[in-house]
Amino acid sequence: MDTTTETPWLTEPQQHVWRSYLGATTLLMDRLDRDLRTAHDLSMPEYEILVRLSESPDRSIRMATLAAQVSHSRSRVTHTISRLERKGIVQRTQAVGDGRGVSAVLTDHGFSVLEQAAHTHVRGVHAHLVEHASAEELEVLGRVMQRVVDQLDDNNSCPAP
Amino acid sequence: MDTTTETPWLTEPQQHVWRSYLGATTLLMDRLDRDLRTAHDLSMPEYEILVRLSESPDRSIRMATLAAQVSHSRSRVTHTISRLERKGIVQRTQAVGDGRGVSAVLTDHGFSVLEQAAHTHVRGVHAHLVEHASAEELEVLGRVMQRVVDQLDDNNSCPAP
DNA sequence: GGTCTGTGGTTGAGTGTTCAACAAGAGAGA
DNA sequence: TCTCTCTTGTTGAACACTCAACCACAGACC
Repeated sequence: MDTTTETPWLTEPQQHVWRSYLGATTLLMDRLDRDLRTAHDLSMPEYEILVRLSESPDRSIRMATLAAQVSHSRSRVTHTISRLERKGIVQRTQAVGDGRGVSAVLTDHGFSVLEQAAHTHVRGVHAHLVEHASAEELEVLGRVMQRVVDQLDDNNSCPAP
Repeated sequence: MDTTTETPWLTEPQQHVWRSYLGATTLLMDRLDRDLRTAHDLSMPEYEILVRLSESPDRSIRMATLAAQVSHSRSRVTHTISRLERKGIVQRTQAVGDGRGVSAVLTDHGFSVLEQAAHTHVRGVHAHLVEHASAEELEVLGRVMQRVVDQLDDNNSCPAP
């Protein structure tokens, strides 16, 4: 990181925004995770993976693609999928046309677990976030967050020379 | 959770907002954490704790208060403070007037570590979030997030009977 | 064909977090 | 004072994540 340029200290209002964001995110993620765990024995990251799988053709995605979609390391996805496989929620299959490739597939049981869990999750998102913002406010939130994603994703795909 | 009422499924735009928020948060936290670690051997949660301590009278806060401020479990704070103590960044002291009480105090060394780390952290927040939102957008973000915090905090302090 | 480099996926050790159980003091009420 | 309950803080085991090392295959180049 460049240490010659001046550090752009946050103004008081900016600081306040940042703290609210941090606090809200901590509480919100913790709450959603806890609800999923107690009701369906599923963590948030696990749930996210199941959603991606369920939306994909054949309910199946290559490991690396899955990792990119949920912004986790390949290693982390390997561990998570192993856990889910032990529970009978996903299965591993050899990917066609690439000897290295492994795909995760959502099982029928996994799909029905997801169907149940979706209720819990969506209710949580609604009650703890959506409920508290107008349509316009949500639109702003989405716009800003999307910019953050874009710029951080680019950053990762184009490392320094 | 009530299973009799209908689940309020998210509209397509709401879903999009939620995914952006989730993705942005994952990438942003990961990035800030990584930068702090590599440059100062400090994690985000550790940094947050140091900030709170530095702002407090005597640079000292009771364990339980600290836990509430950063929305972590008491157990987690115990472990985190133990780690920071081993590095000479904080010290434990007996709280006055309460035999159970323990306070964490920021050492001089800890303060100077924090001073360094603050540059890294604030630059990150600026470059990856603040930079990408107008003043109005930030204001909206702060407002919404504050509502989320308030409602989830209340919830925690008033558990079901 | 043979080598070289990059990608895909896994592994195991080290680290951080959660969870349940616990000890000890505080505070209320008889 | 005695007891009952709540709060405070810690502990250790179980669990999740990170990181670096690794093998196997793909694709390009000769």
